[in-house]
Amino acid sequence: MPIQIFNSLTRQKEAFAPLDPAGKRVLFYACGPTVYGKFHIGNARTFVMTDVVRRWLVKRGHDVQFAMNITDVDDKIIRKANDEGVASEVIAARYTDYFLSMLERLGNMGGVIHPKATQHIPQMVTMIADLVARGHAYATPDGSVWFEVGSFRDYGKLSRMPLDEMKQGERVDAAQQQLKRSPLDFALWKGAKEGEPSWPSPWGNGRPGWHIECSSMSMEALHSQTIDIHSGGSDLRFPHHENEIAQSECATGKRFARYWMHMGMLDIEGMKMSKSLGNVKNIDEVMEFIDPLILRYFFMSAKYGDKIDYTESTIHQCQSAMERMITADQSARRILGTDSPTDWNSDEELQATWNEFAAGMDDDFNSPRALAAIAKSVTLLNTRIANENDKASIARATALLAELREALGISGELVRKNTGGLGDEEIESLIAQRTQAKKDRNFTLADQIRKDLLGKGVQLEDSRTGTIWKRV
RNA sequence: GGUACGGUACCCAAGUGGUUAAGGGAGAGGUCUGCAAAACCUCUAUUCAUCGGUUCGAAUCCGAUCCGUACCUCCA
Repeated sequence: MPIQIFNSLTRQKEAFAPLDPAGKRVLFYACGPTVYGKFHIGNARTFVMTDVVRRWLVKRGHDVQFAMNITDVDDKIIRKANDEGVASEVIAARYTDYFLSMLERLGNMGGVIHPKATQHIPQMVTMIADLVARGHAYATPDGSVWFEVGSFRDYGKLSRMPLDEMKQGERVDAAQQQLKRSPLDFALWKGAKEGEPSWPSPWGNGRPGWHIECSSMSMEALHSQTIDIHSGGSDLRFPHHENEIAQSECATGKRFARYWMHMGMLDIEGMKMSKSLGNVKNIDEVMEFIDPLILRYFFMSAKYGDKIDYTESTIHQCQSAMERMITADQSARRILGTDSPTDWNSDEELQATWNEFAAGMDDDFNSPRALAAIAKSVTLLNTRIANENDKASIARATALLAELREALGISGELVRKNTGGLGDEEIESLIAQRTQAKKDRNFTLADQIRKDLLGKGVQLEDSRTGTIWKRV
């Protein structure tokens, strides 16, 4: 049973079959950020869910060529640079670094091809020239080049916007509108203005429009005029992706992307995130007090295409679920000691859980179903710990849980801040005192030590194999 | 106005024509424990916004109504 993908272009689930005749290699392009400022939790959701998709394709044996562009020339970057009185490259470089470190903290896989717009200007110019030559684009006296939407019969096939209706909502920019043949036409090349970065072109100095870079760089980075999967936030469906399709398919005469995937938006406490509401949450501020693992769990708790609501209550729920998962793993590993988790394939109960997980992920990357399967594997593991003395059985269940978590990128432990200034040795020493007190049946002292430690953020648990502790 | 999407238990959330409507969180009871914690077991939707219709059979399909949301303009 192949992976099913909900294709935004056809609005239905389709069996995924890559272009590669061998069915192995997958060309995957995701729209990346414009690097002009910090990123918010909604951005993070899109990038994490994209990583979840990529991980599963890899897990299913595909050789995934994954590219995510970085838009490093743009109006917003220029404005920010002017505000700070620095070159726009300074701004772009700063937030590119910031972006890459954010992805790492969020637990995304590395090995991403990150093409930058400023490093692909010649390729874009070539594509624009092709479009002009083919009669799909025209230059205007200001040195700009526009894509003529009316020249592409299929325009609107992705967003399904009837062209007549769209003209009414078009933003009015008097100077630009006068130059264009139709209000819908969009910029491929923007004639240079004073104080802006620019590059030479057959139409004079200027810089690329926003959409052209994705068309050009996806083909360049993935070495193909047709790519398998193209993803991005659902707000990019129109006009960005619609325009990408138009210019790409007109330039090459070939189908641009075969499967379109769109990530749903994130609300805050039921409200759309917006500057005017003042509820934009920067991802680094959020990660100050919410562990990235919990965030990933939260993002995956709804299907990638659906809207998700960030609320304190939901985050707490995700934290509890994540802690249960981690506690089970820790308990198991204490019992196993130096023994390693082992292959679980021969274990029917575990095999069935894996099958549920895989069935969920194969079904359009249904992460909530996958998380349900993980919860099942946690219960199985805990049950074996509680009722069995069979290390081999526990080792197999531990291995499965680890594999499932890795498949979603939620391995590892929660990062705890050090509290109360207590070092590990100090804590261990107090625990030893308490253990002795318990032997002496001095429960008053034992309970006092436990209470003191809890006050300093260290929680004790007496397990079968001794007292364990964790920072809370 | 146009184009879409959604309304499933206290909360989050699967399920989209057919055995008892996944799973998590929270809550209740029980087991274990010196006590806690953790863990395990049991329980918590005769019902899927409302009203009609199609069907042997619908949360799932069709129609209407109510509510909520997004996109149409930079946006993950």
